[in-house]
Amino acid sequence: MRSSLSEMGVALTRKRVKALEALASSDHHPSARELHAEVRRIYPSTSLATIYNTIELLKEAGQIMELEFSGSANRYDGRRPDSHPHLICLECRSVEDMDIGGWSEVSLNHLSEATGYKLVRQRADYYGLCPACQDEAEGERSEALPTTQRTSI
Amino acid sequence: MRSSLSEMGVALTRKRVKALEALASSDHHPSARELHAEVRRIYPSTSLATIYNTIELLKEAGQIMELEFSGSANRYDGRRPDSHPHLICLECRSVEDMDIGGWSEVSLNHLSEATGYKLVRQRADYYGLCPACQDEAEGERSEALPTTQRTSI
DNA sequence: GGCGTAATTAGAATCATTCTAATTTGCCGG
DNA sequence: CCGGCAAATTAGAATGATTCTAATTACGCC
Repeated sequence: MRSSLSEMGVALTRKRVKALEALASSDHHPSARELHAEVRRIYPSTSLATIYNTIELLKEAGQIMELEFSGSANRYDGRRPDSHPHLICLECRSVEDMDIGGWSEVSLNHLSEATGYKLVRQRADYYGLCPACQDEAEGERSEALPTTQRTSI
Repeated sequence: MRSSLSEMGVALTRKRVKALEALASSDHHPSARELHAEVRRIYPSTSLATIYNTIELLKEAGQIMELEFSGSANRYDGRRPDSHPHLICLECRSVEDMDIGGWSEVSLNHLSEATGYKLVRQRADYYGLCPACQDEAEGERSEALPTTQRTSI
């Protein structure tokens, strides 16, 4: 990440470096707000705008993958910037990498030919309940039968 | 769509019906704002809240697919509520269905087993330039060599 | 024809993200 | 060291989609 930012001619300031570290060290797919909180622990004067600015630079450099959500904050994957599928829990909003073969660039090239689009990125997400939230739902059900459906997001 | 809303016990008011028609008749994956404009052509007093309300009901009924975007409005597919991949142009924001085999429920079930999640929905999107926007880029390039990169969204 | 519930409305509230204009920082040549 | 310049950063305002709220309206049923 650092080298690609350097190559773009942007300065590697302390706050930016800290943001990169936060991105690279989390397997949790943090949001901008979470990154902000993390950087603030060391540099309390950091503004959210700096976080978004850094994210923007990293996106341009192709160093992070942005997972867009309309109802909640976007999440960022700084460990594997390539297109790969994610598991998203509808209950607790956790985001996990899904490791599975065959998600290669081959299909992008193949599909570009087949569709006439010049494809550059793909997104594949699977939505459901993570194991922990399934357990919780189980527990609740035996405690007291709920009469209303839980709203899904 | 109508029958599933009826079965939910909600009234099929004229405005709702018009919204359903707009959804079902467009292959363009309209946004809430576009649906609003469409319904307003017939019932000018319609409020945006009614559109969102109808969309919410249809989502609950599993009759439409919502395509979330964080930077711009969500788009809705009322013709094929099942999970299927889309082609999304980064330039003109067009959204097209991609018809390709093998996007069955089989993989959802299979992946549920493999991951421990209880998967209910999948999303697969391919981002790039649609043929029309490629042509435009081509034209611009020959008119005057651009020195700046086009910003991608 | 009147009642009660559901639908609708306009506008306010929310929240993530982007923009703006002003300030600060870091650096480089003198 | 010192100015000066460009880039980085800041706080807060602006934006825009979506959701909420409280009040009004319409509908179906007796």
